[in-house]
Amino acid sequence: MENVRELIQIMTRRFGFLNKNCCSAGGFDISLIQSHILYEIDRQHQPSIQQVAETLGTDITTFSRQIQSLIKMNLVKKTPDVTDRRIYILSLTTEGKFVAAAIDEQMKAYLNDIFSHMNEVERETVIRSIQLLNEAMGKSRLCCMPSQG
Amino acid sequence: MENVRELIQIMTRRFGFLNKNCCSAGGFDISLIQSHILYEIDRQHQPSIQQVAETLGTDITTFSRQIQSLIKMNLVKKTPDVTDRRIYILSLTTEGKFVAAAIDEQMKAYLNDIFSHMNEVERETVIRSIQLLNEAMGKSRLCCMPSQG
DNA sequence: GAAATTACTTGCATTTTACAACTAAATGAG
DNA sequence: CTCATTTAGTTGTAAAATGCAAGTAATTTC
Repeated sequence: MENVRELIQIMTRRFGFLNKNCCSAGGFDISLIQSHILYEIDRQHQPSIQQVAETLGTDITTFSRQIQSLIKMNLVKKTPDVTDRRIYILSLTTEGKFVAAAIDEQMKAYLNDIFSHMNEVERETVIRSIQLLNEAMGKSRLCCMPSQG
Repeated sequence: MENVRELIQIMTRRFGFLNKNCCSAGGFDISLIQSHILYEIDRQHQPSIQQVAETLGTDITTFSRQIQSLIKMNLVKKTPDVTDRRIYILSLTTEGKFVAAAIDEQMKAYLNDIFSHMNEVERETVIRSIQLLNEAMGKSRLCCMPSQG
């Protein structure tokens, strides 16, 4: 419990590098933030602009412009919500799905490579531990939320 | 092994938020990157500008300017190396040490809060797992290095 | 049906970023 | 020794990212 911060700092930094490397996957030149946006649009069910911005902890005005450039790149689509016309539903275009899939594949290859340096028991322990950590962070009132906790 | 990417994505994002919240600690208005720089200068033994830049995966020209602003804020000191006068050794000023300590305290409080939602066995398992993960990432040739792998 | 709220967009002005080109010091080859 | 090369670090842009303030338009509330 002494050097936990150091362990976590190093781990998150390395995963950061991992994400960074992934981004030019699929022949597209995608920034780190853009890959996160594609990932979240894909993961969430028909999210609004607001929802994704909050998930990523990005200021809504910044995020609005980020979406604009992804639309220009023809990776993301904005559809007005039927029941509330203030809201825009985000989705991936065919091209966007392709890029997201390419990044996902690349990430999975990296993760497989990392986990190949462990035995089966370790692997399961590590994955279970990450789940535990996520649950614990979810329970914490002090931290781990976008902007203040 | 199915949703590992998702687990890790969520975990790192949350730790990202955690770091972000920490930064205004000590009455100073410190950016996320600046707090990482302070942390690394503190952790490494008399690092050069080059060394810290590489650790953080930041372009050297960008990093040079980041150091300049930290020096202006009187948090960091630049000392010419005695044996090689091209090199500048970085260190924290008294104020810088104070800020770094304040952030560290805050981070530890957050981490304690997170781990308070686990029992002793889980806690040890999780910490051991992060160590395993770090070792595995260190061994991987494919990923987790600054700029390309 | 007017006031307040919500979702999103634009206008700046600031900050961040990185490539190219620079200085200065150290190393290395002949 | 000396001239070419490499290394550490700094600027000059110029482009991109950021966020506050202020705006529009749709919805909710009272």
